[in-house]
Amino acid sequence: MDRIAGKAQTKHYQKGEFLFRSQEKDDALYIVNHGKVRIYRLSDSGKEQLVRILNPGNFTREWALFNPDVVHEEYAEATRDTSVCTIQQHDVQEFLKEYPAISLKLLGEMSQRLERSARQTAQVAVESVITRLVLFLAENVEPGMGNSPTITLPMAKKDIASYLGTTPETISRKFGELENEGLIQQLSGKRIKIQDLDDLLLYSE
Amino acid sequence: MDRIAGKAQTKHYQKGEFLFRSQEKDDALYIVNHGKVRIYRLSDSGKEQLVRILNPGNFTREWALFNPDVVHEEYAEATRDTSVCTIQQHDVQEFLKEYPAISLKLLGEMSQRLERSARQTAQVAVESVITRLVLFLAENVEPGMGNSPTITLPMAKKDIASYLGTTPETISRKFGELENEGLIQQLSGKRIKIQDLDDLLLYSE
DNA sequence: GACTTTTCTTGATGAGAGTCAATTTTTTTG
DNA sequence: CAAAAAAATTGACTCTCATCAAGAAAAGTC
Repeated sequence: MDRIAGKAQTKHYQKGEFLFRSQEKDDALYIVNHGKVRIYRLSDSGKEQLVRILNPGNFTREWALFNPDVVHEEYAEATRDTSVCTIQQHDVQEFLKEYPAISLKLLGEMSQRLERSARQTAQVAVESVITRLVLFLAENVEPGMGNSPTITLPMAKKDIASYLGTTPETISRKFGELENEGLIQQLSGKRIKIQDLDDLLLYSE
Repeated sequence: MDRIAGKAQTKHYQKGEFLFRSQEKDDALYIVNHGKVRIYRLSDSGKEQLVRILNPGNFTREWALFNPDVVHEEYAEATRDTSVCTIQQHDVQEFLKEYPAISLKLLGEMSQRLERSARQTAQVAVESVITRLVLFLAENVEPGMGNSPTITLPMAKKDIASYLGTTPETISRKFGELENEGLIQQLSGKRIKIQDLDDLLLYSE
């Protein structure tokens, strides 16, 4: 750990700054220390799709580690003041060779991410927006909260829209629809009360 | 290699048989020897989304290696007579610990897959069907074939539809549209002639 | 080669969701 | 706390694409 820390470099970003942009070649691994980072992609037509949100402890750019020469199409933007550690590709490789256990951990993390990503693709591809939204809400219920939990949205609604592959207007309408149906209540400040989780999950026309 | 082969077990499947289905718990890694396997997911509403197609040399179920207790939601169906090697989770772990280089290879492969999957999600989320189809065709051009290549579709059109998150009817129409625009020609037996790759890529309204 | 089965195509119709525009509400900032 | 900026909501309209149905073509089988 100490040795890794020795190679790591800490960087700070203010809200709105980019850790990196598509095209930029830079083969370091980024690990978030404090703050919050949005990872998104831009389509040809300029629309963005949120890939994920990095919280403290999360990392990204593992792609750069193993395929350093291919340019990568993601943008990483700090959504508040953020500090990250970066470790150069070369150094990471060294550590992985030296401590194989790290590779196993990393493989586990990556296989989880792959699973999530595949599920996300399948949902966007075949489910309606209301279904995706319901599933999104259900995923964000902290386990063990009973059947009528209150959750806090992990991101702004416009980001939920982007994550789910739709628009803020549509998300707004779908939240309204769920509320009209008596399935949820929108409390103040990103808090949502779910009346009955089972009912909610059943509501997918 | 010999030692790995010693632990591996070969299985044969006929066309239409399943290597595994969602829910089934079985923590082996599958490597395709001969044949072709469709990996897909099923939505609640019963629609399927093609995740990928396995050709000889490809593997799947790496998820099972690192998260053996979580059930996985994919179906794997042999689309022709197929033989695969399976290696038990436990054995793979052993090899990885013993030969760290394998982990690095595996990480490289997984990071590529993750990249593809993220791109796939972004496309399905924000691009129109015609754009997705164009990108799909462009991806299937073998490199170094000039600007007016002929390609062979790697799967049936209905599978392309499923892969791109749309329906066979729509795919059929979009192929028709591209042909009317003079951008491609549909030859017999899954062969497509692209008139001008650059023009094709520009055609995304 | 004839028959069966699957895949592909084409048409008509409708619904879900995107777009544009105007307000309102919430959050941020000095 | 007031002003500014960003996010969320609502309405009207449009359009892409899914659905259902039916027939044509291609692939697989005996």
